[in-house]
Amino acid sequence: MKLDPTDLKILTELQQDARLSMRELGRRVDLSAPAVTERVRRLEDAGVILGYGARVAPEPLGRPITAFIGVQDSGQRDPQLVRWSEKRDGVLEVHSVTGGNSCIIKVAVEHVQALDALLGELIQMGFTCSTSIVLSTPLHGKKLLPPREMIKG
Amino acid sequence: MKLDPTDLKILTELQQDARLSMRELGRRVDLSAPAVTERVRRLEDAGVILGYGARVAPEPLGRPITAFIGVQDSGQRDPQLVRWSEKRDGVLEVHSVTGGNSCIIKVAVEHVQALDALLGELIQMGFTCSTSIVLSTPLHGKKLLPPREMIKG
DNA sequence: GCTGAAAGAATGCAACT
DNA sequence: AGTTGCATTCTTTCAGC
Repeated sequence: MKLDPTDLKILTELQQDARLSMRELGRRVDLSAPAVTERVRRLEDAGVILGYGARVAPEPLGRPITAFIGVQDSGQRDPQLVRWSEKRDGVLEVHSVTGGNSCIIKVAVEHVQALDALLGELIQMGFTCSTSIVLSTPLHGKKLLPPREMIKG
Repeated sequence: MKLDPTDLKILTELQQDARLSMRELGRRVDLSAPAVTERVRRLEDAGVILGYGARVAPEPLGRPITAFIGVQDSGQRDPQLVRWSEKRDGVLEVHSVTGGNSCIIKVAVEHVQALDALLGELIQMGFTCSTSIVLSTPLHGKKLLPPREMIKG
């Protein structure tokens, strides 16, 4: 997949506001509605655009505490961890990683007791956990764009 | 803000597909288009829905490597780190956290050299870094919903 | 919360640059 | 790879209930 500067504008605009009409999007990137519609369709088909989602704030939903949990797994218990994560309310992401941890888990919970409960379950499953509570997020959701060498060719 | 089961359905559907028409969304949650439009507007005004964004895959964009960098800051260099993160291509998120690290940074880069370059700059700024390269993400983008005790009252 | 009509937008398809 | 113009259908919006 080769991306030209117009594609980048499209990606930037749609990451900022996924509900733009094709007409308005075309206006912003200097293309007619049919042309921009076709480009968006191609970006979707190429797997560059995976979908569109509402950005939801955890705090007003009653989940004021966000944390990253570093999980160490001495055995091969990843599958168990994943099944647990899918079911457990408040677990948002699981990343299998290199380094000191096997996995990094992101959670959003209603209070520290809920976090404690999750950690308790992890420990009981035999995982070693290190918890990092998020105090603030000075940078979030920066637009994802290709490195320069990917553009236009 | 009090949320009833219909609001939860709306949040679930819009997190899944932010480009649903209000008509189709209304169909899915058993409400007329004007009614669902009004509810969505209230969720936006209440800050529950922050916006709508395209989900973009980093790999086809030429950024196949995702990593979390744990940053330790002996001094009070957070502002410097944030300014750096805003400018540096590939840095997606910065979270200030409790625990062993001052910050957790999420990056998506084109190759290990680019990751190495970012780490080099961080170290040169006086930060101590631990890097976790993401091998896979077995769980991502689980829908964010309120804990049970937040519903309906 | 609903309906219903008017205005606007999306889609598909021409013919053309 | 793009444009305009047009027809059809869907969506939004606003009134009135």
